[in-house]
Amino acid sequence: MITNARVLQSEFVPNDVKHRPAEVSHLSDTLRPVTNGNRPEPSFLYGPSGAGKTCIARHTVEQLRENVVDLNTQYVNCWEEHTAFQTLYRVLDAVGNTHDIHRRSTPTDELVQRLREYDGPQYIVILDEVDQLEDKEILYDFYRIRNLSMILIANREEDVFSDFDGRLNSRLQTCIRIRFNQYSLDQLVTILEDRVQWGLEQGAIETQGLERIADHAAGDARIAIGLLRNAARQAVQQQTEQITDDVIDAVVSETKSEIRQKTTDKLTPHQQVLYDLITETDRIGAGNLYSAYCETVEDPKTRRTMRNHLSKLQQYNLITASGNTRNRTYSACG
DNA sequence: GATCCACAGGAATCCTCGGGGT
DNA sequence: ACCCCGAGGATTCCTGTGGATC
Repeated sequence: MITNARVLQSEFVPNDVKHRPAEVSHLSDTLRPVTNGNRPEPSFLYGPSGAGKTCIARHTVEQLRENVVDLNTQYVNCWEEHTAFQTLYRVLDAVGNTHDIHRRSTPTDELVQRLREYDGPQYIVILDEVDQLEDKEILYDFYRIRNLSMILIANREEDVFSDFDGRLNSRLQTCIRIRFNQYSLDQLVTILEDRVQWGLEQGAIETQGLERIADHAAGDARIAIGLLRNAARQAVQQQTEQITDDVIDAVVSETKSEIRQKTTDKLTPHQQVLYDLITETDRIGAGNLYSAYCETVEDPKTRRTMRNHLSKLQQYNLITASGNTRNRTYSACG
């Protein structure tokens, strides 16, 4: 049934991207100056999750690498590397300048300094989930590095640009903004068809089955591909040679919670507890939440810290807050 | 309308961790 | 073995806000 499991991962970047032609050409036009050794303007890709931002960015950069002899590139997920130090380290790492940098004893300023001394070929850095970057000032530092250009990726425009100060804003205001909309049902089916062709035996699933998957995914390619993968696995287990509607329906809730799990895994234990408490109730105020939290955990942090955690959870789109001051309540998203 | 209360979130400060230098 | 340093998390302190109460 499964002939190539790798292409059933949503992180897999295909050589050939049939969907999103407008976005691809907009981005590659923007990056074109590197082919002449010049520095492109920074670009900013935004839109809902599973809309292909990361995939298109990586794909486009990969295409460039094949055509440009001298080009450095790096991909950084700012959720995983959310401090200025970690992000800088990654960026320096790709140009091989980190051998004597130590996590605790090298000041961040020195990393910036070292990056300023960069004198190599054009360098494209993809900063994914850039809204999760704690210290956005560092984008200003990146902007001033010779031969370094950035591709920024985030869900919402305002998450990135609202907390810039004027200086940073005026610099990055000019960046090329490319909006990604949710995939339509037909586009999702096209994406899935490719994956089926590359990764499954012929006839493993009908077009009608792909439409059913696309329907469950509601425009999110990550969910769609996850569904296809889990359905194929399930079919293998059941030793059937076709992915039926029943198989698809059976893996829907499992797949969706699997994807949600991936985000909650990145939370600290205390954030996890707060998130669980909020999901257990449909809405809860700050006072009740804090006392419930104190009962659950043996070494509770202060109220202030809880508020920091709560705003983090909001940034991650796991919870929403409604109402002001005394009447504010928190509830889980989705 | 004045006052109180519960809360949000900014800023300064404290605490802890882990590696380097001596 | 000891101290020192910087980062990042947590805490303390604070101001601002808006509904509740008298």
